[in-house]
Amino acid sequence: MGLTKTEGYTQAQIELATIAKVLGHPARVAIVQHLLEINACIGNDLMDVLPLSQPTISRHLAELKKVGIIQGTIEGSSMNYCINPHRWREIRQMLGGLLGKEPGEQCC
Amino acid sequence: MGLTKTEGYTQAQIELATIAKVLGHPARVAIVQHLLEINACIGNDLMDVLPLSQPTISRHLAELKKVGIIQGTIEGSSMNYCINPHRWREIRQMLGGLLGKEPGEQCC
DNA sequence: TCTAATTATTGCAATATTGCAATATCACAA
DNA sequence: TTGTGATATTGCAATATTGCAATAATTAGA
Repeated sequence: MGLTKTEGYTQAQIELATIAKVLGHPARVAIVQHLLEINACIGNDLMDVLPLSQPTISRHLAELKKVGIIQGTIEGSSMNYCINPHRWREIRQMLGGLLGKEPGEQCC
Repeated sequence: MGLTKTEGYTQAQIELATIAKVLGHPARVAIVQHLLEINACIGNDLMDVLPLSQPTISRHLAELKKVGIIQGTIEGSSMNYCINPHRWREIRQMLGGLLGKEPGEQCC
């Protein structure tokens, strides 16, 4: 049904999956990398960085914003998007908590 | 068109997004956590762990296997799935490389 | 005011994802 | 050989995602 079940999982699992899902598109990975790199950016710069149209970029930005990875403030008639540092560390904790687990020895 | 463009991104960005996407579902997060926890598992155990039917679980396992996170060996008429330790560390490196970047000071 | 620049939203069309029921496969045991 | 248990595959149906063109909304400047 294209609809992900949510009952039967912990809140942490759902949050983790939600974050991972948002990072699950090369355009959004590229946006995050770019923002981390230059540490601030007006949305229009992204037109030169991504192989996508302006509306599509706007959509990806909206999704990153929805989970709090980025935040934007209005700067005249343009936008200033940047990483939300607090949220970013939170996400690092969440994903790091999973990734940090050591798998046992080769078992099969 | 529901189809993600791949030209215009680096191979690393695409790989990173692919991994993140696979982890972008609570069932798959739960499977990975479970496998890391018990360090081996026959697929049928998952019926008790996940709120999903057997065919659906099988599909999620196939997706985890496709990107190499898990591997399975045949054990009689059942399967032994476990984390691929080498691949897991590789993934930790990839995602860690992104997550580890420090965002600058609050800028907007 | 009129226009240009910038970003967001809407409206499609195409493809992908998720889920279950039904069925197929395969190994093992009786 | 027949049946049982375990897993995979197929075949839907419903929803989600991705992308662009067109358009709206907003601000700044002439």
